[in-house]
Amino acid sequence: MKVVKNKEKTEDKINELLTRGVDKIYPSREKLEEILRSGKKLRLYQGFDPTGNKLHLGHMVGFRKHRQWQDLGHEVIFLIGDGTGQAGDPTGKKKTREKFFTQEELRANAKDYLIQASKIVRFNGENPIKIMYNGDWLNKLNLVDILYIAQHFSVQQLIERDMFQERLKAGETINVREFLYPLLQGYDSVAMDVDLELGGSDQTFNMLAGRTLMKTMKGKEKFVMTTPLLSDSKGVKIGKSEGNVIGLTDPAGELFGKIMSLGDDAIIPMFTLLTDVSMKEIEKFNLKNDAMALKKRVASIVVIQLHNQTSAEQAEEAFSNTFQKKEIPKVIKEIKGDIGELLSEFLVKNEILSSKSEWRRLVLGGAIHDLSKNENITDADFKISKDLTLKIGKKRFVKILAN
RNA sequence: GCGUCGAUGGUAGAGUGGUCAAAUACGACACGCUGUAAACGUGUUGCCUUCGGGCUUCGGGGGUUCGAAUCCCUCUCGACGCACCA
Repeated sequence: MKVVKNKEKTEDKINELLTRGVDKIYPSREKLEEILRSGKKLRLYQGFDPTGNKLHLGHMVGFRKHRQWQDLGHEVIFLIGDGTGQAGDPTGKKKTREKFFTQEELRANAKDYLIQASKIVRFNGENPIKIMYNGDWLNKLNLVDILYIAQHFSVQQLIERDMFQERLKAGETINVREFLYPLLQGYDSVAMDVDLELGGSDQTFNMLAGRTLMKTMKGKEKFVMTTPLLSDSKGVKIGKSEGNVIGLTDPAGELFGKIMSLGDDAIIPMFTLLTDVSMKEIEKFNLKNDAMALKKRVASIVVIQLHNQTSAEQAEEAFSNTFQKKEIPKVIKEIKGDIGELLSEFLVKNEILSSKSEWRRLVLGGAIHDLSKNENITDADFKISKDLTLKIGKKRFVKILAN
């Protein structure tokens, strides 16, 4: 994407910016559009609390939105929430957090975040994104400052939040620390004096708190733009904090595979949120007939963005050969093994499997396949006698070189 | 501060002296059917095993007992109630 100078195209871009992959705009889309049409450049930001070290496909939605703003010449701030991270965002948490993060942990994670984000947004070159840390101002607030911020909110306002209501009903705790979170996030807007805040729709409440503060403390109208959350029918699969997260740093092949294994209902959202394919074209998609092809296409586009054209092609080819044509993948991890060694021990030792129990389970379930002989290994005491190519489950392959 | 209750496997959540490696659900893994989709069906889901069994787990530490996830003491953490309105 390049900054388009042509006026008409800019108009389209503005339209796209305001509609595509946008959940809601507060106070209204019209107001924001009016300002953008006037040619005014805005200062905006999105915050990320570095409470894990892996960014996933869901974050990519926000990053792409950043990129759009960036390309239109606006000032974009990538805010690392090393201050808010200490409070613990209660968003989506049915229970109070057990663990709160320290400044050190947060700073360390933040480093990884930036590396990962740089795959999508520009931190260098033309109109680069600025990086800021909210710990820089939040940690300096003194009691009076905090009281002053708090004065602009009522308990009723804060407690109205759905998730707090749910917790109240369920008799779950609401930690005051979490309760204050929206205020801190809200103060970020004031500290940076932004015109707009960008974030996932789950962040609406927190972002609106910033709107309130901005109005009272600066007399300024802050816009809020929310992006939809990416998910498939199982809901949280894509952004899940544990398990099969689709990480932005996943290797091309893995990334491709993980996207392919998502539900069909994620295809259109992925095209909308993660690609530049025009909305007109997306509307014409025939999900029923082309689900497979479309999913491959979107997987490929995503891999190109996070890696490159070549690895995307390789990933797709490998996928198609391995899983559709059932061929043995060209590139298999090769490990040397001793003749006479128990295969179970060998696999555990090389961390292909986590325990011998797992091995026994897999053998029993018929999941260990000897590709050289094209038959399952059913003997748990199988010993290595010669070179061996194994398929474990659906996706794990190992080649053992006996010597 | 006082009082009451609670802390169980990846998660939720049973269990309240032996029949508990711990119900059930979800998740995960595997197999079948498929499009590495969904739905559905089946199996597995602490570790080791000569497949007899053994070993380590129920917040930490200590104790009672032939025997503890279960009882007692203590520590840590948490929830709730009371303490204000006289």
